[in-house]
Amino acid sequence: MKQQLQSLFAASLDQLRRDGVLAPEQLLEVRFDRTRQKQHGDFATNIALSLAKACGRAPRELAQLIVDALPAAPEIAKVEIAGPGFINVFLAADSRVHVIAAIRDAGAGYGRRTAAAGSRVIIEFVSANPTGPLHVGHGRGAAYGDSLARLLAATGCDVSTEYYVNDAGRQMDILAVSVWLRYLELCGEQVVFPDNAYQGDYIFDIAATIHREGGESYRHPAETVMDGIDAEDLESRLDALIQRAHKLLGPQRYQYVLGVGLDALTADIRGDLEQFNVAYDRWFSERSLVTDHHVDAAIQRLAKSGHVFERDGALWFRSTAFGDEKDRVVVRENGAPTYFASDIAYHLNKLERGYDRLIDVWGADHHGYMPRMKAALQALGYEPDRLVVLLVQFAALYRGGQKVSMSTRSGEFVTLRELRHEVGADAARFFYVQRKSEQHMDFDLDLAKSQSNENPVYYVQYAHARICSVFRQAAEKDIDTGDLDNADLSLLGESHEVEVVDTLSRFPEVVHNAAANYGPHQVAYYLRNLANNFHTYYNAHNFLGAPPDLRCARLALIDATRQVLANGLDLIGVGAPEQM
RNA sequence: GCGCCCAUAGCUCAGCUGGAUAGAGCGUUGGCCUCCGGAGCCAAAGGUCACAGGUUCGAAUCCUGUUGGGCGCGCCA
Repeated sequence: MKQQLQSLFAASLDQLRRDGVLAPEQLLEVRFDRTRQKQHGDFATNIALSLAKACGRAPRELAQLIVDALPAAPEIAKVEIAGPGFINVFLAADSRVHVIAAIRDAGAGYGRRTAAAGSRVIIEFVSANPTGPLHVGHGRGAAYGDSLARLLAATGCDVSTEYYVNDAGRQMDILAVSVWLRYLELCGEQVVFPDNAYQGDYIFDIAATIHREGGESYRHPAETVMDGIDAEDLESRLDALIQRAHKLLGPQRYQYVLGVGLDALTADIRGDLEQFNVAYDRWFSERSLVTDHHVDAAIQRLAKSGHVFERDGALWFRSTAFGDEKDRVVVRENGAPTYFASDIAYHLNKLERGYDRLIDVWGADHHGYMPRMKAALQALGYEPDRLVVLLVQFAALYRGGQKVSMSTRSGEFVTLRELRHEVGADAARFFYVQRKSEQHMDFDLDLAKSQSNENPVYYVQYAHARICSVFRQAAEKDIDTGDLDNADLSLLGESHEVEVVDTLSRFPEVVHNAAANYGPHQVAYYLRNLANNFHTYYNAHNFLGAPPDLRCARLALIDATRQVLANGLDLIGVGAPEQM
């Protein structure tokens, strides 16, 4: 509808240019906004206000000229000039209700666009280290990233989703040592478990798996294991233990212990996310970048760009040349590439796979990392804007009015799984996605639990179930629902009906805006609004009890409403139940 | 110290990239048909959009400064 109005007004402006009212070079696009108030019609444009000065006329006078030059159009009932020079457009009733048929015709496709000229997008999100279960902080990134992927796909992008598995680096060694020490305890050895190793209960489970499957073949006496592990510094002691584990177990057994831990945790995370209605196209291993020499290749390519230098025995990337606040190490003094180096290789890999846009969803605490990543892409000859980093603010967790501090190492955190079991995946996803991502969020667990029945998601789902119920009632009571496809929609003139119809017609714009702003929360708000329109309508009018023609029209309307509720809920990964 | 994010009703948050009288939910108060599901509906009360300037026909929205809060500034990931 907006586009139809735009072309009508463009024609009017063309006419004014021919009449010499407007200068030919003024090619302003006519933008239409939905009005906030009924008396202002359905759409409004400020075109006269923005053009007035340039052509030396009063805004209202110019508005009148534009209106006069407007071609006749059946879909417009009335055009008014208001306020300082707004042009308000009132739609004809017939063109308004037409959307009902369009929705029922398009079905699940309503609101979706197929023609985005094949823009290829890859979205990477969550990517938490596989060193423990996901906690509620990760849940926000999961809900956000997945909804975003659905939204972009709905606007016609060719979207892939990926989880970057950080299965290389020191935290993997800490995991291996943590598992091994717990295993030794199971064997009856008296070892000292360091405070800075992974404390969580899940480490015991993994150790038990190894003990069950491998017996005591990974056992070494506690004295041998702990001998000489007495450094003052906790981190140094942990490093010494890692070295000891390598030495005593040998490369194969060490890799086995590490692998069992990694596999168990990756599987746990994957299953957890699946239950959260989040599925990835690909799980990308960081370690594979090292073993396939992609990291070396990336560093070499970076070196060729002339922005790599040596200092203090390490290899550095001169990221300051691209606006970063300091230069960054890519290969350590000991010859091991840094996390940053493999991340460069990963992003390079994504670009080489042909993606036009790389979207990374990061926790807000990583924002300082963005300049160096963009710098690396720039040094490699890519437009830095092709990387879009979306930051998700922390969800501060409250329990009993007290802020809960969380860390994976200490094992003190509320898991995503616990949250899901408490309030359900649908409620949790809706709760997360309601807030825009860059907004700080207070997640009150007690409130989330106690309000689980008052969660807005049920309000929306209830509207959907209620509509389904109306049709069930019709079938049970053997009421003739007529031919919905040929309903006389012009019978829908009640204010509540107009309200619902208008909201339905807005849906494609909402999807478009939400995708363009990377803001799935806009869909959540829209759904609440649509549900409210429907509940109000439901309370004010009877559907099944109406005369046959009107009944048929009303059923067509609520059927279209049901469709849009389902489409919208799907965009944020929430189910649309037929009964609750 | 430097950098990024944030500040809107008592609480939790929207506000369509600058529009007309700033909106929801929760909470509070008062109502709703023997009828399609009351997980619902209607109404009332509640605001100096943190503060001070600036930009223009017009600012919660853009710019500058101030205050207050969150986060970051490793050869960790």
